[in-house]
Amino acid sequence: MFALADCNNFFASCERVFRPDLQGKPVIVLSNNDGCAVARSNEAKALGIKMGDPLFKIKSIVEKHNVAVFSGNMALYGDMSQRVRWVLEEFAPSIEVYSIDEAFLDLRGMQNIDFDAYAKRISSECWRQTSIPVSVGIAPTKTLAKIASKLCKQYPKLCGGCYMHRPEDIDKVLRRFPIEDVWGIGRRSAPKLKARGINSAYDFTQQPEGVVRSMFGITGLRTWKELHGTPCIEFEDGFEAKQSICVSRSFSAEIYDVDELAEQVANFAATVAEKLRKQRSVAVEMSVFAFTNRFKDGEPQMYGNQLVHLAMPTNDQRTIVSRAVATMRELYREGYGFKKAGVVATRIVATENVMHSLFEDAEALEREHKLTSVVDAVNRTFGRGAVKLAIQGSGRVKSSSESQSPHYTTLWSDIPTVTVK
DNA sequence: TCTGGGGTCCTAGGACCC
DNA sequence: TCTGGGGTCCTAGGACCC
Repeated sequence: MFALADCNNFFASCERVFRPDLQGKPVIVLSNNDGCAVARSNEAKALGIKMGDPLFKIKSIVEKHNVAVFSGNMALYGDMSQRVRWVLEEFAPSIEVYSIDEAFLDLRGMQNIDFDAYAKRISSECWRQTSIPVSVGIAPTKTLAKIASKLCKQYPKLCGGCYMHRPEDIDKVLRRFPIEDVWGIGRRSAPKLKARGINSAYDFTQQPEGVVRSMFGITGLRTWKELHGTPCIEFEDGFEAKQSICVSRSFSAEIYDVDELAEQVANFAATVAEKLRKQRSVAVEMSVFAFTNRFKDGEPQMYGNQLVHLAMPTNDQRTIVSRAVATMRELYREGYGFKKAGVVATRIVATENVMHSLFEDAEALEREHKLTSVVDAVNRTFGRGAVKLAIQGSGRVKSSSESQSPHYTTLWSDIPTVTVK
């Protein structure tokens, strides 16, 4: 059996932990720049606020119903996520952290357990220790466990835990489960399925295997098998280094000035380098992009994207930042208002697997390594950005978040800046 | 006025190999 | 008329996830 533990309305629930006065009231959390609603409490959902709705379009609902609005506070959510994980680890030999608000538990090999009671216990223990409501579904495959956890949200009398395993029960649930809500069926496939009269997860399971394979490829077939109770999706515990690392933001206002754009890109690039070092990897290739505001009619539009090959695979921010900035200066066109930019490391290899070139200066590499280690150590101790390159400027992204909650659970130090050229 | 950010996997087609 | 047969690797784009 596999369990899926899914935090309900996670970001909104995190805000509520420290604002108990908001229990039972509509709460939403906004994306970067206070753009869209990316999390809603049940009460906010009931008011008709949809995932991804731009704030300006729901302003009247927010005012009329006194919806509590928060800017995103990722430091808080990341920390709360870790607390929930600590609780989950007590219940299984290994867990797979699937996202900031979801984790799978490997229950294979656990026998003579009342899994229904177990699911409910995991949920109540999360609530007791963290004040985050968590839905726990247990089933023979990950896809079915996902469905079981969704049932918990739909039926409060399940008390946050649902065990689904008997074929007749699974059948009954799948008949009423909309195909578009199945894990692995996305925006493109759902209409295709509905056009063929396939509306429920059950309808999908009744299609011949060959038809599923030819229409939806091997990923579609995997979903089909998982719904039939055959596990096809690997359980991935342990640490997996990322194969690509992207840091990008949209800006609160368009940037027209090349130096200002360069400063933003320098900061994205520095974060990419930092993330590479954290997972002990280097980048062989990266790309730099910037584009204008597509919602602004009448303004000149462009999308610039440039691939950069790094002569030597690296995670040194001096190299990554300077190449990224130089590339952005090439991409830049005067007269265009840039709304979003980013830096992506696209080809990543583990540091120990790097092929060293015959002509490399081993001593220089050693010095580079020593320097970055010291920079990382200082920043760990004194806070992110305590030491940075001068071109990064203030180190702040040009964004706005007006209603961020305090950093209740994490250290927050604002360090005075001294610039040394 | 105002519209998120960060990932993974699969597939088809082209380049290239002997 | 008719033009081998079997591979690998890379890339761009699509679909999916939260």
